[in-house]
Amino acid sequence: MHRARENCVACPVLSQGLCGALHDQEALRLSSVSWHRRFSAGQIIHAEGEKPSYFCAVITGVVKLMKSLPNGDQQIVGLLLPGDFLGRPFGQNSRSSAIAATDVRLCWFPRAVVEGLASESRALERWLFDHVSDELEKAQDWIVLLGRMTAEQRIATFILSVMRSTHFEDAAAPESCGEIRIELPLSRTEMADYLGLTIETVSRQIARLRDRGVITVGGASRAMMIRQPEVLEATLEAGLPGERSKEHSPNLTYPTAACERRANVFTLPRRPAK
Amino acid sequence: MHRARENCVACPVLSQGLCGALHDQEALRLSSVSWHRRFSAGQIIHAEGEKPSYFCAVITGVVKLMKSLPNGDQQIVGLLLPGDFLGRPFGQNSRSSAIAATDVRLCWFPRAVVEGLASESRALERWLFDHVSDELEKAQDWIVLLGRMTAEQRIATFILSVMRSTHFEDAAAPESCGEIRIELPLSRTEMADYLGLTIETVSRQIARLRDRGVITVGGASRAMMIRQPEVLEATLEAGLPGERSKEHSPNLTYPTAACERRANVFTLPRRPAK
DNA sequence: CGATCCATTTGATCTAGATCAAGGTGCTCG
DNA sequence: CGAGCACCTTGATCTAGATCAAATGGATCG
Repeated sequence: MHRARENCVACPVLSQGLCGALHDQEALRLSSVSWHRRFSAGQIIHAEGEKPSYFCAVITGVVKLMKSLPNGDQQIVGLLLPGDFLGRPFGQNSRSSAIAATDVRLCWFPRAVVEGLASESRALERWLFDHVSDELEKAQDWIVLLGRMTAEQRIATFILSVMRSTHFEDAAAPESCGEIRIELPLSRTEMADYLGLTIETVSRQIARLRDRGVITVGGASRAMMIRQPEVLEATLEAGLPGERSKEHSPNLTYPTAACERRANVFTLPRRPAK
Repeated sequence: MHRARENCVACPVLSQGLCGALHDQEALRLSSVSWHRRFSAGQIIHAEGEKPSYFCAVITGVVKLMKSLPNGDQQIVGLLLPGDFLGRPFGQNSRSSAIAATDVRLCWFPRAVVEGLASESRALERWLFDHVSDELEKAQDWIVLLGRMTAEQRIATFILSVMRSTHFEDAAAPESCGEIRIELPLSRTEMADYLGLTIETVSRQIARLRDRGVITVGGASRAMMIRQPEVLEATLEAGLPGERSKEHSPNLTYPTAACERRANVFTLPRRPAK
């Protein structure tokens, strides 16, 4: 654990995000009170129901936000990637716990300083607002996934999201690139908790994709080669080769969601708040 | 359709919410450019993919936000109640369509004015931030519902939410009040689209509650008497009388979500932003 | 190198909820 | 007041995914 100041210069993540929204002097003020902390996979960053006295931003790794039910089931309600922000400014107790999904480096800020800065800096407040709005849209996409998608589509969505978040240059021209190697940031259990499935179903769906030659699973079960991303895409449209695709309800016509296909969990690095 | 100004004095909803966050002169400025509009149930307020040139606040009635999938399925990703705000300030095209679920009265503001005011008024920006943060938390609660709850629990959650939103004074002392009459704001089809179920399952679960004497369904199928709210509560814990309730995973102990039980869709009228 | 401890895979079976298919019920309108 | 219609209920059946129960494979460790 050490002062962040000297790291800030070399921190490409936050200059694009939170810190990029600040004027130089504000950024300096923030960096002078921030720390870097590491958590290893599985460690609890903070628990449900507590009001944290700090905020933090993810520098590397993935943090999962989860909620537990009375019966012991768990549901991951969000993933935080580098550049994302953890904690609700001006909020009360946190309604979910934050746990390191992989090894994680965080930039740690005292609550009071962030809230203070947010009240002074128009740009920071605006950045926070846009950030929460984005999170809300992602959550709504996830609601669609959980409410209406088959296990196969959920897995395809997840794999595509991971792919896009790590290889977005390739994702732009999906067909051009041959095979794409990805590393899943979640265990099978965590994928199940995220996708609203059981671990067995997750495993079987992945096996099915493997058997069809859509992906290759490396020895380490979290590594994966994507051989036919277009098949994954197609799954989202229809549910795999030769499926019914009912006529849209005729009475109400909305511009159909082409946007549904966009990456919705893992997003590209945030642009500076301009 | 008429100027809102003269209505503002008598508008209890917004003085608690959006408008309550403004100074008198700001509120005046906003009211001078706002209009009231009515939509009847089923009307499209705005469509997916469009960038609306206005924002609006719900005065009476319920608005549903929905997304359509390529196969024609639909999912309601949020409900807006009186006091809630529709539209994403500073955002791009809307990712979901907004449709009147019941007859609705809205207070309509030009986009530019709200964004302008938000950039000037600390309090308004803060109100908007808190509002989105609340929406995000509700969306996360919904993710848990869709990812991990049985049909029975989803229905119970929904009924309880409606009950709490309309009879929150009773909800405080749940046992004291005998029967509570509620009117569901959604049709069976809409409930299905909201709860991630089919219309038949919704109907059957309601029938089951009726047969058990937990509720009474009035002639108009949207009216309902709640006779044993505590049974609905119990359903959320365990899934009805004498059920397994697995031991929590022993290695990690989080403060278990007592908060899960709180109303999460329909919330109490928002307090003024202080 | 074998024993232990995981996470993952695979197999066999069960079931909640979807799907398919009729009926009701209440409303509007000619 | 009866036909048409939109919405809801009920019944019969089917199936995706859950549940239960073993393997299998990889790492770590003495």
